[in-house]
Amino acid sequence: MSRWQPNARERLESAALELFIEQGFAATTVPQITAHAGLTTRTFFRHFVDKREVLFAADDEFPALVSQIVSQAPSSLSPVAVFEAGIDALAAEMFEGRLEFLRARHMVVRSDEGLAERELSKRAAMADAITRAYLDRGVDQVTAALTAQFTMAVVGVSVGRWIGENGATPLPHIMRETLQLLRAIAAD
Amino acid sequence: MSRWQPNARERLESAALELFIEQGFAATTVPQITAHAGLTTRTFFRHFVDKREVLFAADDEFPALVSQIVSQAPSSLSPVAVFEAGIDALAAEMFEGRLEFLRARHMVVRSDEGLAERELSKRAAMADAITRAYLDRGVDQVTAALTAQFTMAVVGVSVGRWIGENGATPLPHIMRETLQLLRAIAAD
DNA sequence: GTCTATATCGCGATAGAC
DNA sequence: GTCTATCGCGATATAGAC
Repeated sequence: MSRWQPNARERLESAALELFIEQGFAATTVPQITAHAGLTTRTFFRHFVDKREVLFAADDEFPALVSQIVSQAPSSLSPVAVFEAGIDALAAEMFEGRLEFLRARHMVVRSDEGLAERELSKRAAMADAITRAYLDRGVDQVTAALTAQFTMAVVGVSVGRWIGENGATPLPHIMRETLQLLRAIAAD
Repeated sequence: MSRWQPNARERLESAALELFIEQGFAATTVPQITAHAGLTTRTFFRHFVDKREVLFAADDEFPALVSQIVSQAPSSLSPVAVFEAGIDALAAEMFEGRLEFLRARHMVVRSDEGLAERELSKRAAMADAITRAYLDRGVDQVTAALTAQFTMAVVGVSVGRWIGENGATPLPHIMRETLQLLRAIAAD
């Protein structure tokens, strides 16, 4: 028998989400979360930098993932074509199968400014990872940054639509449609 | 003689910036800031929601400003043409004449994750304002959101370049150049 | 794991402007 | 008088130090 229950991190994550939904983010204290998970306050802060982070820790591998998707694309592809080619992988590895969780989290995040900030920060981290991946492909700094912003605009708006319509349309389809729309807007 | 020195808010803002530069953001306490401004801790929090906000309060009118610029454009213009037409006004009203301050703030913001988050949040607020302004023009929700993201990508990258090269090239020129580059990327 | 600093906010009082 | 800006005290939770 081990001294501690396993999956401390996961138990903290789900206890936190439950309490945030029930009571709101601000009204939920870290001691409350740890009590539900049978752990101490100190343990919480060993796993998560701060109270907000418990909602986003699940996405920690994503920057590395997108950067891998970009670097695996044939070097003949233009920057946006790289994104287009990666749409299915992106949707599969980051979003599909997580709709319930993403919906629940989205509701909580919308209710608290601090959480909204943290979500933006996570998106910015993804944009940075994408920028670096394009730099590694030999793309210049400005193009890399713009392509990353362009990509995140399409992804962000698409995922928002996907969650909003509760997964009715396959995410890759929404992404391709959104990409075409943004291309048309840019050309106009 | 009045009981209070005037410009409490401004004094707090400059005291804060000075101390953040000297000692770093995290190492500077609110009581230190208020001591330099001859005020109390409680007064600081009546002017600013939190310690980070003191660096960004100067930008509070910008969302209303961009939304006004968008709504004043001839209704015949396409979404991106609206932005193009507003470039000079945008640069003049939001950035020109503030290079020193923006450089100083940028250095402080880069040194602290929490401040970086807040800056992202301010940009998102501008994107929201732009989105609403396009909705008011009768543009559909998705196009409005995408155009706002597109615009903020151009503005963000442009201002970064402008600050990086210390204002060597006029900001409107950088913005037009960046806009053309993003258009080319989108079309490729 | 314990201890503690400090950010943050609620409340009541006060001083001067209009 | 009423309104607004400020003060001072106190309480709590996050977050970091030891």
